[in-house]
Amino acid sequence: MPKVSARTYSRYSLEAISLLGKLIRAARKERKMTAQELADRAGISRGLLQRIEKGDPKCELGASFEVATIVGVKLFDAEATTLTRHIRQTEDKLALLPKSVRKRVKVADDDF
Amino acid sequence: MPKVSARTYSRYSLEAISLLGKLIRAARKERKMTAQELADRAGISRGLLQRIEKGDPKCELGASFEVATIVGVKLFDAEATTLTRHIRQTEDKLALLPKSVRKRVKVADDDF
DNA sequence: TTCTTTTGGTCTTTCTATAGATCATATAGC
DNA sequence: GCTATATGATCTATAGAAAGACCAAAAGAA
Repeated sequence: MPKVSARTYSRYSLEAISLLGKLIRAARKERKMTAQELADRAGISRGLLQRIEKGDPKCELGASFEVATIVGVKLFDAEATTLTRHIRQTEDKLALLPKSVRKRVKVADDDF
Repeated sequence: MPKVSARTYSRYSLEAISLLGKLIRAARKERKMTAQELADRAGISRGLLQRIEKGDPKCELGASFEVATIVGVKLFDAEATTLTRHIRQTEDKLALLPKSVRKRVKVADDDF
């Protein structure tokens, strides 16, 4: 028997993935690239590109982002420089947060 | 012999993925959630969450986005409503583009 | 119209990401 | 300090993603 894994996704996630796919498809056509061309440049199969453009959640994160990058779809609406700076800021922020999260705090005002 | 598959990723893609992971981690700690809690809520294993936060490109797109959504990391810096509207706009744009891209255009000013 | 090519499916095989368990270390709270 | 737990890491089995070939239909160009 196959097993009933079935992973679920929130509406927001699915829409974000769908949007990413549509943006990629639109960008690809604006640049007059065929699906095969884009797939080749990204180092993936045409079939996978189809799934990415269709908004299939079960794709490699790396493959999707790579394709997006090639056709110029900006993730986080950020340029490369902005991205690097953003990473720094997040790292600084992370350094200030506790290394591990403790839940067993008897506490008074945490979770009521 | 193992085969040399080795998929490659651009610097920008890897940084975007890395940033996504760091944002998730920061958001998770700000909300005082343990890795196990977040993994459970997302319906994934703790190990996968670790890879997502670490910025591993070989993760499911859906899993990453789902986790991001749960901790409140906005994809495309967009709210749900904005996202839906954005999808509409992209669909309209797509409708105007040719259904298939033709490369064999003898042409004069296309690719000089 | 006809011809060519892109695209959307399907199917099979190969490969790998994931779940789940385990263990060691680090860390927060006491 | 000590204790409990969160985290990081590794390993195995397996469900499933990806490649690649194939075919049929659609769409653009002549």
